[in-house]
This record gives sequence, structure tokens and C-alpha cells, in this order.
Amino acid sequence: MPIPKDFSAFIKISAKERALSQLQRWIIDGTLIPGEKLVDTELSDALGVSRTPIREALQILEIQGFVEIYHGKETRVTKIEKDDILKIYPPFAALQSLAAELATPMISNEQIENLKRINTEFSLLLDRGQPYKAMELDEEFHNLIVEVADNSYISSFTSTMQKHIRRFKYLFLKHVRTTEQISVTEHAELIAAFESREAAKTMMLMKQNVMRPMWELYESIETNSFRQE
Amino acid sequence: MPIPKDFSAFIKISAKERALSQLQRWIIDGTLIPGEKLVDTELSDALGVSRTPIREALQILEIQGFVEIYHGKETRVTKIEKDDILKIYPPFAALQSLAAELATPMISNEQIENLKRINTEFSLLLDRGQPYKAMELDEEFHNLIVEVADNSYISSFTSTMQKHIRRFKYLFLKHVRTTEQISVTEHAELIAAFESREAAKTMMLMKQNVMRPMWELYESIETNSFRQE
DNA sequence: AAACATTTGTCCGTATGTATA
DNA sequence: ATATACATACGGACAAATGTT
Repeated sequence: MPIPKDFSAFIKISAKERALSQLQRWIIDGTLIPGEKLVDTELSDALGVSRTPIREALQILEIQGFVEIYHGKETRVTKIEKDDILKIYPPFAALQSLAAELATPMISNEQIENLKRINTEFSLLLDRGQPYKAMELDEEFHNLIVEVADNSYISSFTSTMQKHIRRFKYLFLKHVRTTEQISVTEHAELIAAFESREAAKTMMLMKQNVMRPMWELYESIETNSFRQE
Repeated sequence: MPIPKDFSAFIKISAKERALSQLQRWIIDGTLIPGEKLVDTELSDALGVSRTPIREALQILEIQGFVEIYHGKETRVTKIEKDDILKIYPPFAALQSLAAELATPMISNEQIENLKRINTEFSLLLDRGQPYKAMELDEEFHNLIVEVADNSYISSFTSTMQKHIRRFKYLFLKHVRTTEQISVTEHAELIAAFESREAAKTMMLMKQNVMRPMWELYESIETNSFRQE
């Protein structure tokens, strides 16, 4: 029996990849706090790999905007403040809206069924009071649309932006209480617009669905209510 | 006399930065052709640095979408085909349009004068038959607006997209004959909309000014008229 | 199938640069 | 101003993985 060589369960993940995703997780969930100094020798001890993959991971994190490397001096987790939310959301919304536009003529019935399934699950998790899980389903909903849009430039950028948004929620909200049931309704409207193939409508609804939480978040945050070096 | 330590002329550029910008240049101008295999030892010889900064540069180029690293196997310059132009422009236009919207209430009279100056120069270069120089001025025009929008997420993404577009032009057009005089007019209309602070109009005009060249380019290219491995 | 050649991935020592006493 | 401590940047050697003969 022929076994495919790179069957996903057996893909070997490199030390660099491990370091990258671990550091990313730590920065997003606040284990590594904004402004914290990162020393590669310490990180390499902590993660059990040498300094090289750590450094490579840090370079990538710098490009993604999660750390700042002061040439020859030091490396720190990027700071973040309340008003940053106003900078992150608009470009994210613009590309999500574009993704919706591009997806409108492309989306299959099967994929629409999938969106419905995700939205039902999303609603259920909100009812059950599982906001973290619900957030993940919301992300899944949006990512499926990006996938349908089939544009690697959009997907790579939105994936990074989504991580920044997630970090923001983790840092500023003790309990992620985003996206109330109104989002479920918006999703349903969006799905209906996909079904009737109204691109202008999907664009508008998508923009709304992304931007509304921005204002809710912004107003629910007291200034300086967050940990920082 | 006190000499500022980091006066720009004396800033030391790291080996990684040099390698990155050189490789980027080579990929954009077609010295390194699509699909070409990149061996880090060869590159380190060619650039006179060790493998470490080369590898770091390649990681960044991978994120930017200029090379593909096949884990443990090989690294190649990304391929590109005629239809890619249809994927690159829309997200670029979406963010440029957003930048215009954000810049509209922020732009100063001085910055508007600057746009006019750039557009005049741009027009002059087109008349003189200097399309490369003209392209640079066009980029300057758009970059100034992005700068005014003051959003690092937008600027980092658009900067990468602009490089992809430039690469596209270098690979597919023997003589960059982009942006005829119609673009000068569009810029002038855009400037007028900035002056009257009409955000909806600047958005629309910006989108048009970015997307029109896409179609012109697309139709001026015969299929498979480009070098590739 | 197995040894080889090639290239990438990782480790770690050292040089360089920066900040502090 | 000089020396010292510290962290990063770079280099070169070794290990692991892949493809080939």
C-alpha cells in the first residue's frame, strides 16, 4: 500500500515554525506583554531550540508587526494602545469587503450550506456563553469567504490582521464578550445576499459586520486599562 | 561640534538589509527569473556575505510572496502569469481607496501642493517619453496619500503590492508604456476632490485610477509572452 | 537498495555595536 | 572618556533531509 509521503499527520514541522507559532501565540494571548524585552538566548532556552530558529521567527514577527527589532540593540514586543483598534479594523474591513465581492459570483451551494452551518454553531456557542469558541467560529466564517475569493494576497494579509485583532481582544477584554447575537443576524443577511448574488450588498454587509464590533470594542474599553511594560 | 550619531548618511545598513533589497531588486527587474532556483550558498558568494543574512532575507521574501521555500528541499522565485495581474490589483486598489478616504479629512494645503507638483512632473516625464521615471513619480503620488492616511498596516501592505506590480510591468512589458496622460487628468480630479474634502469622491477616483491600468495592461499582453523557467 | 551529492536546517562561537558605570 | 557588560549580527561547521546514480 502506497503511503503518501507528506500526509499531513506526518509532516515534520521545523524548529523555526514551532518557535514562530509559539511566540505568536504568547504574544497574542498576552503571555508576552507589550513592550516586553525578548532576548534570543532566553527564548532558545525556553523553547529548547538554538538561537537561529528563534532569530528567524523574530524576523518574521517583526514584519508582521508583533515585535520591533532595534538594530543591534534589543528586541521588544510591540506596544499597543486603545486607539490602535481604529487603525487595524479599517484595512481589515476593506479587504474582507473585497473578498465578499469576489466571492459572490464564485461561491457554490455547498459552500453556502457550510456558511449556514458555521453560523448556526456560532449562534449556539454565544447562547451557551462560550465567547472564545464563538470567536473562533466567527473567524472560520470570514475565512471561508476569503478562501472562496481565491486570492493569496488577500488571504495572507487578512490572516495577519486577524491575529492582530485577536491580540487586541485578549489584551483589552478580560472576557471576550464580542459579537452578540446581532452578528448572527448580519451573517444570515450576508448569506442571503450571496444566494441572490448581489455583490454590492455582500460588500456593504461585510463591511458593516466587521466595523460594528470595532466601535463596540472601542467604547467598552476604558483608557489605559491594560497591561504594558 | 556635536555630530548626531545616526545621521542618515552614516547609518550602517546590515548585511541582511543589503541582501534583502538586492534580491528584491533582482526579482523585480527580472534578473532572477520566475521559477529560478535560489541556492543560498551561491547567493552568499555573489553578495559577499554569509548564509545567515541570505537565509533571513529569503524568509522575508517568502512572506512577501517573491520566493517559495519548499521546506528542506529548495527555494525558488515565485512564478507569475498573465492572470496574476487580476489578483494583484484589486486588493491594492481597495487599500489605496481606503487610504484616500482616510487622507481626505487629514491632508494639509502643503501636502496638496506637493501632490500638484508631483503630478506636473509626472505629466512632463510622460511628454518627454520617460516612462520609467514617470512610473516612479506616479508611485510617489500614491505613496504620499498613503503617508497622509497615517496607517502602518496600509503602508506596509501597499508597499509590498507596489513591488509586485512593478515586477509585473518589468516582466511583461518590454517598454513600460503605462499610464498615459489620462492618468494625469485623474490625478488632477483626485486633487480637486481632496480640496473640497469629498471623501466618497476621492475613494471612487482612486479606485478608478488604480483599476484602469489593470485592464490596459491585461489587454496589451499576449499570453505567455514572458520568460519563465 | 544503498551510498553519494547537494542543499537546507540547526547549532554555537565570535565580532560588532550599544548602553551603563 | 574609558572600560565593562550585554545583546545582537554574522560566520562557519555540522547535522538532517532530499534526490540521484
